[in-house]
Amino acid sequence: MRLSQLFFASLRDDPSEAEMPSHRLLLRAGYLRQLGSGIYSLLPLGKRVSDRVEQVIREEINAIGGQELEMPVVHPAEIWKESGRYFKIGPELVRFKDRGERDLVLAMTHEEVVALLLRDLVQSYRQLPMIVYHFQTKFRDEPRSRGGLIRVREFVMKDSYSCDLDDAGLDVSYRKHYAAYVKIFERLGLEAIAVRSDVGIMGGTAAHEFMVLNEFGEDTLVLCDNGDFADNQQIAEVGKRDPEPEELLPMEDVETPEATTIEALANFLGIPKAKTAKAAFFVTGDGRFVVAIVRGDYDVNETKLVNAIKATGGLRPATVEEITARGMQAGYGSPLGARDAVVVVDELVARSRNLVAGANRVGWHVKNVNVPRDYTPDVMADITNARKGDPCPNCGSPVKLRKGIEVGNIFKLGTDFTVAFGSTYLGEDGQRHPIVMGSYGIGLGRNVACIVEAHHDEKGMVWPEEVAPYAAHLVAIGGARETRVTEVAERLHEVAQGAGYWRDILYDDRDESPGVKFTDAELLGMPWILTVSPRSLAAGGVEVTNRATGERSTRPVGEVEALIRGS
RNA sequence: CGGGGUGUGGCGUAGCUGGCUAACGCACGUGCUUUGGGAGCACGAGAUCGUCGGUUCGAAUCCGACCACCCCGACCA
Repeated sequence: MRLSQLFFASLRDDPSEAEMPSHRLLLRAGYLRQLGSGIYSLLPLGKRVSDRVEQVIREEINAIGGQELEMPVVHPAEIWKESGRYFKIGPELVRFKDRGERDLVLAMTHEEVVALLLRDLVQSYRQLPMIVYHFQTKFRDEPRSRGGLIRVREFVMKDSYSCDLDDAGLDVSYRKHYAAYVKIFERLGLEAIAVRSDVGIMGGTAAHEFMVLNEFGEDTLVLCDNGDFADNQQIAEVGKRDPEPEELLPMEDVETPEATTIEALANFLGIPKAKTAKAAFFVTGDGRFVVAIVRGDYDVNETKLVNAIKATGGLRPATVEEITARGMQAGYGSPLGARDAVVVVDELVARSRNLVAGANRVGWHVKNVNVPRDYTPDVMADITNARKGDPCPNCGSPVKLRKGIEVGNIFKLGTDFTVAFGSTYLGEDGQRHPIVMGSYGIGLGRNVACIVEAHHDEKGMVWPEEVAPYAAHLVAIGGARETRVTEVAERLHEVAQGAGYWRDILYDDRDESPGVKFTDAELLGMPWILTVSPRSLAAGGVEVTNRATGERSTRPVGEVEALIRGS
C-alpha cells in the first residue's frame, strides 16, 4: 500500500480531547476519527487492525466448534418484551418506530434472537451441544462514553452463545470459552486476567470478566498476590477482621454540630471511623425505600446491596424529601425511629459493639447503638466494598486493589431466555427440556485500544505482528538522487503485493523529508521498518529495524524479499 | 442526571475587560531549492468565529436560550 494513496492523515499535535495513550495515538496516526460522542469511524489502518483482531477471535472460536452466523442489528421490540428486558433495561436500550408505527430496538446483544432461532431449529437432543457466534454492531446508549474506543456507544462485538442439554454441558462450553479466551488474549498481546464478576441483568449463575490492568480502567479488581483470589470488586467477598469484644453500653445522645460526614463525626468525637455506623439511602426500581448500614470505615457496595434485597430495576439514591418522610435525617441518619424502610445491615455492623449512629435530628448522634438491641435489620448481608489490605478469603494474606478494563466476558446464562421463548428440545427421556445457554462477548474496538495501551512508546504505537495492519513499513529516502533507491523500493512493494493481504507492506512513497517519514513510521507502529536509501544500498541492501526493540541491521535485498513473503 | 470546562480553517491555539480587512504554528496547493530524523524561499487557497435570538451606530468579543464535545461523579449486558 502506497502511503501517498492511503486514506489517512497523521497529526503533529495531540488532539485536545484525547487523554488515554491509545486514544491519542490512534487519532494522531490516522487510525480513527470521531463522529459523535462514543461513535467512531475506523479509517483503513484501524479497520485492518480490527479485522486482524476479528480473525484471531474467529480462529479460536472456530477451534472450539463455534459456527459463525450473522444476526440483525435492528430487532422488533416484541422479542425484547417477550424476554422481559424491554422493561428492565433503561434508556440504554434505544427504541424507535418504523413507518408502520411498529416498535423497534437497536440490539445491545443477541440472546433473544439466538433463543428464537433455537426454538425454530432445534428439536432433538441429538442437535446439541452447539456454539454459534457472530461479529456484529451493538448500540448501547451509555450515559457517558469515554477514553476513545474504551467506552463507546456503538461498537462491534464478537458474541457467542453456547447451547447445551444441561448444566453439565454448559460447564463444558463455559470452560471451552474460558480456554479459548486465554488463547485469544495471548495472541493479541494482552495480559488478561480472569476475575469472577456479577451476572447483572444477564441473569444466570456465574460469570467471569477478562481484565487488563490499566490506570484508566473503570472496574476495580480485588486480587490476592498468591494468585488464589481474583474478583471484581462488585462481588468480591473478603474477610473482615473481628472487632474487639466490648460490653454493651446504654444508648446516649451526643451533640455533634456540623458532623454530617463520617469523617467529620469521627474527628469531632475523636474516635476511629470503625466506631461509627454509616447510613446510605436508596430507592429500588420496584419502589422500595432502603436504608443500608455499614461501618464508617467501609463503603456500601451497591451491587451486593441490589443482590441482597433482589432489587429489580436497580437502585437510585433517595432524595432528601424521601428520607425525611420516613422519619430520618440526611447527614444524621440511622434506622433509629425509621418507618416504611427496608433496613439492610452489613454483617460486620451486627458484630460491632457500641457504634455511634445518627439520631435522625440535625446536630445529634447517638452513642452505643447496637444491633439487634436498638433496631431490627430486615436483611443482614455483606454489603461493603472490599478494601485494600483486607484478608484474602482463601489464604488470609492482604488483598490489593487494581483498576482494570474489561476486554471480554463469559456468562452462564442458564435457561431464562430459552424458557421465555419456549426453546426446548426433546430429550432421550422423551420429555421437553429448555436449552441451557451461555453468552460470551469480546468487543473489537476496545481490544484494539487495549493492545495500543499495552504496546506503545513515546514515539508511537508498536504493533505485535499478529495484529499489525501491515507487515512492515518501507521508507524510501533519496530516490530523487539515486534511481536505484526507487527501483528497489518499488520492487519490494511489488513483492508484497504478491505475498498476500496480510503480508502487504506500507510503502512511504511520499515526497517528504526523511524526518517526516521516520517519525510517521514510528508513530504508525508497524513491527518492521525497512529503509532503502543510497546509504543502505552502499552498505549492502536494506536497513531492517525492529520497531519494538530498535535493533537494526542491513540485509541484502533478496533476504528482505523473503522476509516480506513470510518465508 | 449533578459538577466543571471547551466550541475561532483539517489539527493545535491567539484574539474575548466592545472598534482596523479575524491572527499564529502545523497541515494543504503551485514553483524553485533541499533530502538519514518533523527543510528553506516565494506565491496561494481555505473560517456563515457551534446555532438562534437580544443589546448596540458597530458583536468572535456583552446578555439569554439551545446544541455539541471533553473531564469528574452517578450510571455501565
